[in-house]
Amino acid sequence: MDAVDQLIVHLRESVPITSEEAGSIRKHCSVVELGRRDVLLFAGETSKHMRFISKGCLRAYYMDAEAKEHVVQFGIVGWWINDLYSYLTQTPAKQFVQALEPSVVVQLQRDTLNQLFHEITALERFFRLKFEKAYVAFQERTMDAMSKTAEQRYLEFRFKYRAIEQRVPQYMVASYLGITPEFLSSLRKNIP
Amino acid sequence: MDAVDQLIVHLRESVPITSEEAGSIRKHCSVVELGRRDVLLFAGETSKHMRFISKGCLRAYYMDAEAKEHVVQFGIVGWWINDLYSYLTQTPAKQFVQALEPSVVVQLQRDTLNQLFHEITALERFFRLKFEKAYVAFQERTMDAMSKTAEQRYLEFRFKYRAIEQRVPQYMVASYLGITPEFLSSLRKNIP
DNA sequence: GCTCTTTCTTAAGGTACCTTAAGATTCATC
DNA sequence: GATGAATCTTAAGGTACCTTAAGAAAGAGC
Repeated sequence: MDAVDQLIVHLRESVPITSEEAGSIRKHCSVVELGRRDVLLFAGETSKHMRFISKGCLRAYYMDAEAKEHVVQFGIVGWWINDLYSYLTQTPAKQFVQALEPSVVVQLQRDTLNQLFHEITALERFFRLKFEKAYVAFQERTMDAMSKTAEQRYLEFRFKYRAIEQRVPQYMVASYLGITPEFLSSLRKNIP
Repeated sequence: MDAVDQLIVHLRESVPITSEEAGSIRKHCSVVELGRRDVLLFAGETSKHMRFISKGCLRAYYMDAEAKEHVVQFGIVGWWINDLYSYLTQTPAKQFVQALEPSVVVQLQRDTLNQLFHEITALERFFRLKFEKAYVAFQERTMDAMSKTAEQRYLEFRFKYRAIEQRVPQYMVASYLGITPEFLSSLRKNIP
């Protein structure tokens, strides 16, 4: 099964797609292979694609005014990754999208995707559902960041994203959680 | 212009709606009037409606394990307000939705809305776009909560939501920003 | 398997923000 | 316009998390 097949299977987990429609989608996909630490989207560029991960592991991160990196999102096979703000508003990205290991990404160009929404209603439904879930997940994360301690957030991260915790450096996990690597290290010492 | 007309106008700002479609939407709307401090959705209930504010001011908030309130969202005329997690997953709400002043809300029932999506493609598009924007706004808020100081966040809140800051109690603004009212008070002292 | 780089840990001193508690002010309702 | 309730301020002491710096461990590339 190639990368695009994986995407079609992924879509079909949420919405029905006929094989004709699948063919039409397939035509508009491009596949990108990335090496460890390769950057797929640079801050300053405008994001022109939706990006589906078919192999590997990537992160989206931004640099703040003091040149510190903040991880916004990790992604592994079956996830989407992007600077959505840039993609949706067509303004320069604030985030970088970078492969953390050799990876394969399927890209759907924005204009063609918006056209496909008119042809394939199910596809538009897929993205509505996707954004609903993404919104809800982010809301939970924001609330957690405000009302829970770093230790609680770390434990929940470990529970929820065990697969990810095991393949990315700890200082990136710390960054995702909004704490320093030193503090994460000291938290870990006090946890079974 | 009545409350439902306002909703139709609001939809038409993003997507085209024929007058037939408008009639069909109108049929499925219900209008709720609320007094100051009335609660529209209680934590524990399952949210069955999308809710559009046509007058007044509301907030969504939850109570954490220590019975502290955390404001998730404010809303004024032209905004939507809900516990979206509950609405989307049909599980008991963690949030309360409460009027902060006498308010009018238009409600669209979930099942009928999902049926309308099949009849009126533009309506589904409207909600895809809405969730995209909501997602992006929440992402920004999460990032801000992690990389900015309370003072920066307060200044940005004041700039972005001046209309809201002026009509809700300061302790709710503090809660929204993730700080105590006492600390907000001391921040304000040091700001022009 | 060696070497250089990346990542992780430890520890001491510092700061942003919290907690508690009391008094001052504004607001809703009669 | 009086009165009680809601909201805001002030201040002192406390804590979660940060900064800096250095050494230890693990990993990548040859």
